[in-house]
Amino acid sequence: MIPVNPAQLVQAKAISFPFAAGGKLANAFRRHLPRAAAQKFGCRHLIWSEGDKRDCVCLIQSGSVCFFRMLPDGRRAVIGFALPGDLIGLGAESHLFSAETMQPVRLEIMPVAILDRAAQEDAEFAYELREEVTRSLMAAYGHIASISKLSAAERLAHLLLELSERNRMKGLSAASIVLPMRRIEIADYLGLTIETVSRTFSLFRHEGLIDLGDPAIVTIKDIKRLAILARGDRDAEKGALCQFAA
Amino acid sequence: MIPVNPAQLVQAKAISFPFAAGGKLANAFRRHLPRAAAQKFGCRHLIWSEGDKRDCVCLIQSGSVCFFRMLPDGRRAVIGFALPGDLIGLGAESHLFSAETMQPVRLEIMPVAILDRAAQEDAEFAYELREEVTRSLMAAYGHIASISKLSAAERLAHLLLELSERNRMKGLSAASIVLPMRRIEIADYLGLTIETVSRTFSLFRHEGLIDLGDPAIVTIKDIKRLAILARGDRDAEKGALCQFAA
DNA sequence: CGCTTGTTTGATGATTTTCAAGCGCAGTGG
DNA sequence: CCACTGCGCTTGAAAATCATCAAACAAGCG
Repeated sequence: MIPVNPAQLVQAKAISFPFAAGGKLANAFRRHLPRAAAQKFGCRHLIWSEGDKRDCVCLIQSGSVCFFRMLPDGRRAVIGFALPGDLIGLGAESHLFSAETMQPVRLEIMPVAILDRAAQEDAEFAYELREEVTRSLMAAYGHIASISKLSAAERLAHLLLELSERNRMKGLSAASIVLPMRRIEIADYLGLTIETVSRTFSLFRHEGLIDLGDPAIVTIKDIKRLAILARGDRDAEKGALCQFAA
Repeated sequence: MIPVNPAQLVQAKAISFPFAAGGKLANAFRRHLPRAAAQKFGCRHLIWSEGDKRDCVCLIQSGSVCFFRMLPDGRRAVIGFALPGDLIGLGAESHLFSAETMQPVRLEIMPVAILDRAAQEDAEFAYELREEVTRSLMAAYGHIASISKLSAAERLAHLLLELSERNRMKGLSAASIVLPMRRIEIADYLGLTIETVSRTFSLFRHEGLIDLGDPAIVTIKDIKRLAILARGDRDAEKGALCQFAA
């Protein structure tokens, strides 16, 4: 068993969650793995399944990944997404969810053991990992809060702003979002159906909150009202959407 | 060991006790803290708030605790519960959610630093901690899967079975459950309203799934049909509730 | 082209929320 | 002792939201 100190205790449980692992961690990752093994996967390829032994950690170079669990009758709950720059595969001894590519994906792969050793030797790296866990957990609990209490419009606004914020952190345009996922993944992530997701996109468009040329390309036009929705602040929402005012 | 086969993982949608650990860990806790500082809180007392610095870990001796986050307009998302025997306060540098007592509570308190040192010195203890965090994460993901995809009846059935299972693990009656939380906490946990929760309890009673004398005391009468509901298996549910059959 | 896949839109229906009222119980004070 | 009050729970009726069923559209591809 891997030697454990308290700091690592938390790290070792890091979980790859959506919108996690920004630049700094990826940089630290690269420091420790100058020549990482690379691997490519096609679109809609199952990288690992729920319950599989977790043996490597991957940095996404390009493409994006969807995490999910299945319900007995075939329904699916999407737990999160990982985009380029994200480190995935942190977590428990075995994977707690399945991971599937949403596009062709290029990964850099590092065995778990090497990562653990790196964390032991490099305090800063260890700290980044630790911070990452916190962020992931916040995301998880935020997600619970979100889907349990927000309306369809609020949930979608929430997601769009998350993606926008992510773009901003990476130095990309905060207003123009390329959605790597299909409507079905958004629906399964937000706990809705594809029809409701589609209708809500249309509503946002008609209300002037977003532009939507290609279904996968969203341009945010009124981030303020979107933010009011995403906050789940019903009081402030009164005037934000005509649908609600009328 | 962590349950690792996919079937188990789906069913291990344990109640979301954010970093609230059960028996073995509690025992290890006691090993390292023979004379713990004790503290009492009244009912509906805020033990800590989201964002507070996390400086101690607590073992619940009696009473129970509710974890939650607030939305801007006052709505609340309950993330989980902790019952007697649970260890609470593990996690990140600062608390990711608030904790409030649901009854008068007696706690044993240990500073985080001591716990960290204990984990360093005692590999088994460290392992228990690790396993526990994994369990919490599984629970969180299960909870996400649950509230995003299940109906009101399915969610409530799920919760009742979790509580029943918890009773069983502690050697108590699996059929008779004393609910430590009010309807409002159940509602905020399941992402429903108190009225819907109440109606669903009544439905279960009329269907003969449970008995309900005192609103806080549930007697499970037909665990099979309850389990079918909790699984979220719409195919198998067809005959399980008259409401659905009619 | 014809096929498949993904998205959008419409009509309808089911579930859940909202608003409203009533019940039971415990605590309080006349 | 008994109204009175507050709180939590239940129930009902109406309204809103979302899901389901169904059809049409657009894009990509053999």
